[in-house]
Amino acid sequence: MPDFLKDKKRFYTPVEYVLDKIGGLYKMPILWRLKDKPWRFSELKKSIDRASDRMLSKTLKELVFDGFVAKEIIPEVPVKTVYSITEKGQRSIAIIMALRNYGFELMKEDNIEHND
Amino acid sequence: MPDFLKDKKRFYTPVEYVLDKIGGLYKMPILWRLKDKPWRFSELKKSIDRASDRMLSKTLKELVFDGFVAKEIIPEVPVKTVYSITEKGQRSIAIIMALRNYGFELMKEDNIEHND
DNA sequence: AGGCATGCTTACATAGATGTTAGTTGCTTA
DNA sequence: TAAGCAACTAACATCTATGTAAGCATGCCT
Repeated sequence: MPDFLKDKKRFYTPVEYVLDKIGGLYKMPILWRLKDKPWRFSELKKSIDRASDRMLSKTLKELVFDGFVAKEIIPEVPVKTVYSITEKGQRSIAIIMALRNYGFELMKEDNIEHND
Repeated sequence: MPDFLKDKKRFYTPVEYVLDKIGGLYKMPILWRLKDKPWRFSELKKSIDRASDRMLSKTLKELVFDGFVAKEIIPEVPVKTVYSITEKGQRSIAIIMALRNYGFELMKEDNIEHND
């Protein structure tokens, strides 16, 4: 597997490419929430409250740019925005679920408590 | 999903936990190579030559510490070391393969050339 | 004695991801 | 008039992963 370029970034493996698109601290948590229904910015913020406004906004912008999420602005007062998952985004859910399940498996081996 | 601690690190999701264990630039490339047969340090270095000695050594040490890889020292002259995958490591291969396949899928959608 | 090979380790440097704090716009409500 | 909400955005700070360059231990070979 040789390397390749995309948007001026160099990648060496397909896994690197995936994690460029849906890696980082917040992308998968966001996609996971959007898989069932659209969410507003402030709802996401409340649910993933460890993320700052800045990071949430930046992350959503990247997900929209890469086609995993769609953004709709509702001109009510005050203005609301609604984020929903796209078909491309839906196709990422399987791998997120697999990572999540494998994570629980590892946590169990390591005797980590969790409430789900 | 509340947060949890392990080895003084804080995690918020099972996916974060997985990527702490097998994420980063070299862990999956190493596990992928070890899945079929043991490799020596210098062989891994030659194959993943974008990794510096320092990173390769550091990464292998973490994989051994976390139980994904076993290290054997062969007292020949000069000393050789052989790294092999453990049963725990083998169980990580399925998710690596899934990530890899999804990566190829995304690359195809984005018209990225690759020779495999 | 000096050099070479293997498998490292140490010290220092850099870049990118994320955090913190504050500000903005347009309208509403007290 | 002041304050508040929603959804950001900008400036600056920090932290962590990774990179670079050099050194080190052992024992052989010339």
